[in-house]
Amino acid sequence: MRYQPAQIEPKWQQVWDEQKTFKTSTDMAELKGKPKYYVLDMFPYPSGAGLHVGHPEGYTATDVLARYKRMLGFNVLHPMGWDAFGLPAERAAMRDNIHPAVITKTNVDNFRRQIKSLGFSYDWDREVSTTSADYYKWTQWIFLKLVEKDLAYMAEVPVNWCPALKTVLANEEVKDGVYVETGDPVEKRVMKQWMLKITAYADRLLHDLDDVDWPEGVKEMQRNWIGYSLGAKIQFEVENAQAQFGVFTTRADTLMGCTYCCLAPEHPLLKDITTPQQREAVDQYIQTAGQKDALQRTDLEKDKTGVFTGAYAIHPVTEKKVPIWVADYVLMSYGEGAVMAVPAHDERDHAFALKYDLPIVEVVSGGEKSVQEAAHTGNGTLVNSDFLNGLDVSAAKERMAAWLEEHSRGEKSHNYKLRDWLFSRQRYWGEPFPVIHFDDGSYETVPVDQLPVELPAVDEYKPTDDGRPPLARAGDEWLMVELPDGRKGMRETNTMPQWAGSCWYYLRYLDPTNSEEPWSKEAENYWMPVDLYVGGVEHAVLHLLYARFWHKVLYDCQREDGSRWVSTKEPFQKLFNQGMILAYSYRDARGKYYHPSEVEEKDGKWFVQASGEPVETQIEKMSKSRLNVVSPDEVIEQYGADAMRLYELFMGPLDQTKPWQTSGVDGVYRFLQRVWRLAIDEESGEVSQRVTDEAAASQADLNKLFHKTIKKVTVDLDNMRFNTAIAAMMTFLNEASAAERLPKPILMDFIRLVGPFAPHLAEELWARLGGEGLISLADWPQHDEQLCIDDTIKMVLQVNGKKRDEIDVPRDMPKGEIEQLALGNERVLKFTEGKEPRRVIVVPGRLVNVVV
RNA sequence: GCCGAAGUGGCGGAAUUGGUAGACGCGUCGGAUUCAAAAUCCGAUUCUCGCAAGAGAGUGUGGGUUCGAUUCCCACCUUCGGUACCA
Repeated sequence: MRYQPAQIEPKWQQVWDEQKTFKTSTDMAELKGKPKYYVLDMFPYPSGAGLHVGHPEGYTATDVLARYKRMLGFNVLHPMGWDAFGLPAERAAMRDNIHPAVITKTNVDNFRRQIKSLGFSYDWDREVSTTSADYYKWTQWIFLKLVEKDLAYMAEVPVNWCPALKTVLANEEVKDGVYVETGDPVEKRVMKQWMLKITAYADRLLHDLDDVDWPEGVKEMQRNWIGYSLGAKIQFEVENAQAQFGVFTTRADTLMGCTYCCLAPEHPLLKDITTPQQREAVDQYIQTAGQKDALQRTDLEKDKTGVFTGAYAIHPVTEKKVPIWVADYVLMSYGEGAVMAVPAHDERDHAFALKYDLPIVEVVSGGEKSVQEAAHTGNGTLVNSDFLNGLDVSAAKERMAAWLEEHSRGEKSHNYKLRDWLFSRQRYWGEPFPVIHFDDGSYETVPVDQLPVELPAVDEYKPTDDGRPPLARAGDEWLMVELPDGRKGMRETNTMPQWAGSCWYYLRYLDPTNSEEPWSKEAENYWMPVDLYVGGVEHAVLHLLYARFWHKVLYDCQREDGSRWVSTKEPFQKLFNQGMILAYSYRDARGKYYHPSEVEEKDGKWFVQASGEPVETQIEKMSKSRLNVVSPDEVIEQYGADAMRLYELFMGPLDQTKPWQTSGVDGVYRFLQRVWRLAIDEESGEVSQRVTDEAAASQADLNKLFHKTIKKVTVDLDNMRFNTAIAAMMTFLNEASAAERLPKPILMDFIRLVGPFAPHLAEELWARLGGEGLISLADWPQHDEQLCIDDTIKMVLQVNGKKRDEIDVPRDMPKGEIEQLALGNERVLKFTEGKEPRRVIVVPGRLVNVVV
């Protein structure tokens, strides 16, 4: 009987399902006493397209680790769920007028089927979906906590409005003036929206990054996004007016070089200080600047514009007049919305000064060019600066800050780039806000005991004709609320962004069916933090920053008994980003793509089979339009789930971007077949003749190699080096299948090593060989260190750093003897040509280098 | 521009407290088995020169440190990701 994954895989999946093999106990008493391991995948958005082979890469890695840790005796928490609110389902709903819940259910069912077909050891009893009312009840509950702590507020704010989607977007969702997901342009609008005060946590979000084991790049991205900078806030008086404004600067040392000031177009002071002569020009400038969308502002980056307000500021030190301009290179959203311009030492101010012929005064010497030509932003010695002259930049910063504080004209200060999180969306398929609005503009939150506020039925899923969000289509029965005290209000018609549900799902997995509270204290205490979190790097800022923020808020919130809602400062102790999986695509000269099955290779070049036309091949992101998407379904059909799992990990290091090559699956498939044949006689279907009942030690060489293999696989798994772990098992298999006799104990332990990687095959062989119980619940083999040490070592002999020979020497041979052996070596003598060695270097266990 | 990651055979990739470059796999070539094929098994496979033994070159480029560099240092090139008037 041959290796037939199509038969054994569904069989074992059914066994695991029926026996609930991977169910994690909910009994705290039972859990205690064993160490825990919480290994989490970023849960997917269940799209209509189903999985492609990129999805299971991370899932396979976490599954191998979950199975490995279980075999090592850990209580393992390994759940899966659905981030199921969101745009694609809503769009489909709009188009076909089907409830998005119906579309979502179909997609989730398909995703679950695909994920299950890979034999992952999830505890399906803990499956959650952000769209179920049982779940979003608690999302709303957390929102109430945010309101309670004054971290959620409504404000008239300039928002990113996306006309194509008819909704607002968060800063994090917009790049270069377009929505990052769809590329639709975004424009500025002022709207009254819910905001979350993430800026109140900027400091902790920044500093606690030091305590987590995350890729340095991701930490850096978050640091950059939070954007801390240290500097000073300086007050400027306006001449002939009872007005003043502050500026933030990181270069207080250059204050004496300030030759003008600039306010952002949105700065409130403009209407008070602009002189009548300049009024018209300024008003017009403000209006034009307001109309520019983000894209235009980006495009016009280089070309700075501005208008003189006619007003002058009094320089806080020299008390000389400096003109006040308005310019849209100054952002209202950062710092004070105003800058002191020092053209000699700031590139932007320099460009602006050149354009409008404003004076440029050098105050830091040491630039390569004259400051009239280019700004000198580097270090140097202060000049033209009164009491700062002669100091270097950092000393001058200190001195100036001290002077400003003494004279009450400024103080040390810091700023964050991070802005509050815009939390409203004008969509249907999201969590409703538990909020009731009244005619007078006030609002109240819905009491906890009335949660969840469920999504109402609506006739259509698009905005109303007068531009209100889809929830405004719900009837008065849902919209209008009468409170016990007789007041009448109207429900909020915005919904929360998709990020809301994913901000805390890792906590719901701990206790997914709890109807009294979002999670129990005991479960949280036992399982948190997440020990390993695996997902794509695309969430480096958005999801991971938002989730950390909510987690910290929950850390600050108390239960009735005074304990914290979560016990850890950070949710995800270790983060790992799997690399993207790319695929080959084939395109002709006209740019038309061809499916891999339509092309053929000849002498390293590719041609369309039908026409013989040449095509270019390139490695690109998988996408429908490039016809290069590989579905796990087709791979499993052809090779089985075990081969699919193995190839996902054998391709290369998990964190690396790498191309999918279906031909590469052949290699791992052959490996699995050979493992099968190692144990099973294909003719009879019985256990192979060569498998003997003798002790492992009776085949000494093979046993030694096997113990080295155990060690290698174990160390590699601990370091998430799956590809080299698989290579080590292949190496062992090559030796084992060449051996005439294979002691059964070795074979049984080898199958345990294979288990986490190819669990179906391993269960089947384990059962056929008479293993006890399921291999999924068996112990991990231990290596014997003694057997991993060789008695003789291969030593390389070099002459002048070049390898000339290698010899076998006993492991404990003294250095001197090795040296003698090397110097007497025939090949060494040939290359030393009779010359006296100048130096001989002996590296024990490695090599001897003879220098002449 | 700034920040981060990475450049190794025909291909995916191994090897880093500085010590045999190319593990393992794909592909290719040769052989066995077969009436034939598939499958399977065995062998070869960095490049150049050579019948061979062997020699030389070689980890993006150019320098440097060292007995010895894929690994450390300096400069540069390329690719990918992030970010972009943040004062």
